[in-house]
Amino acid sequence: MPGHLVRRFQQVAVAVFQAEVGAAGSDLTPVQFAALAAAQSAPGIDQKTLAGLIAYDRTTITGVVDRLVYKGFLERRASAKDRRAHELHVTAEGDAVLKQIAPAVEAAQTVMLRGLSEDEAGEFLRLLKKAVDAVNDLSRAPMRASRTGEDAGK
Amino acid sequence: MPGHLVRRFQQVAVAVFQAEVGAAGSDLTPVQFAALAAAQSAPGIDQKTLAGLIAYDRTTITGVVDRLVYKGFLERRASAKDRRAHELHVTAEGDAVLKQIAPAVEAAQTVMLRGLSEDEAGEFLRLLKKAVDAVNDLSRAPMRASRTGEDAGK
DNA sequence: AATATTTACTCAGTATGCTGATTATCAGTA
DNA sequence: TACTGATAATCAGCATACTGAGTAAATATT
Repeated sequence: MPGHLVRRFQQVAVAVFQAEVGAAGSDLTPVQFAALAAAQSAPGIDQKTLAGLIAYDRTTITGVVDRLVYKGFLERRASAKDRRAHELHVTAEGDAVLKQIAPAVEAAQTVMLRGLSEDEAGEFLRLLKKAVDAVNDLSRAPMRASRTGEDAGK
Repeated sequence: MPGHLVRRFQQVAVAVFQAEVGAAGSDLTPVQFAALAAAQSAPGIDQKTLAGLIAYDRTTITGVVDRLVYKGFLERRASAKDRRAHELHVTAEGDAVLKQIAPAVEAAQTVMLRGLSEDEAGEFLRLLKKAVDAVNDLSRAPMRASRTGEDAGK
């Protein structure tokens, strides 16, 4: 029942994240946090590349970005190079909220692994990463280091 | 980033399940499969207890049962003992589909762990179970062995 | 240059998951 | 018996995730 256990752990991980971040005064979801943090580390990134960085489906990211824009944490600008694409830029408010909740995000990761010793947690994360790497291409939204497409498999 | 990795693994696990089960001729989702299998092992179970067995939220299960009933795999009957509750019974079609996709469900679990050796997979599942057990009560839908409520913590 | 293909994004529809409110029923008590 | 609180299920609303289709713009081909 690995599938069931993983689903269960993911369920708890989301709840813990919301609790910790909520206590820090924000209602950012785990997915919104991941998207905002990724956009911060790559200013001007387009949605497709952002999706690849954090393994979102392309259709999911539209809604996530919508909500981050609505909350005032992210800006969509038309790209000069490619008028199909949107450049994403984190606003000052976005920077502020990321800074504000950083300790809560750290705390959440500690809480969700509280059943494991430090050694066990390290081994668990190592195996989890190895397992994920081996099946990365089996979902519609694989992880892509930075660029998508032709150079991804080279 | 344990949260991110777990989310990613869960994402792949669902995709692999759908692919394997789809190839076996069914469109049952992982959640629907879990609910149907649990109902089969406990005929006449009510929705609340079923939710506890597989750690679903009580509001989620309403929709899942709706869809299983619509597909003809599950029956809702009014309980004689408690007219608020519904007894769930797997139909003959439900039994048949569970039997039909059993090999595919097994196969999915092998595929999603293909990056790990047998020893690593065992250790991974051991740590995953341990981690989940330690945080079971941190989500709105904790796992409950069988009955809910007063005797759960005794 | 005109056409065909690919690509970035959006939208419609469906299935989880959650929060919070409501309804009907049960159980305990005045 | 009437009332109070607890409980099983449902419903409304929101946020992921997916499938598949559509749109506009870029790129490749003829």
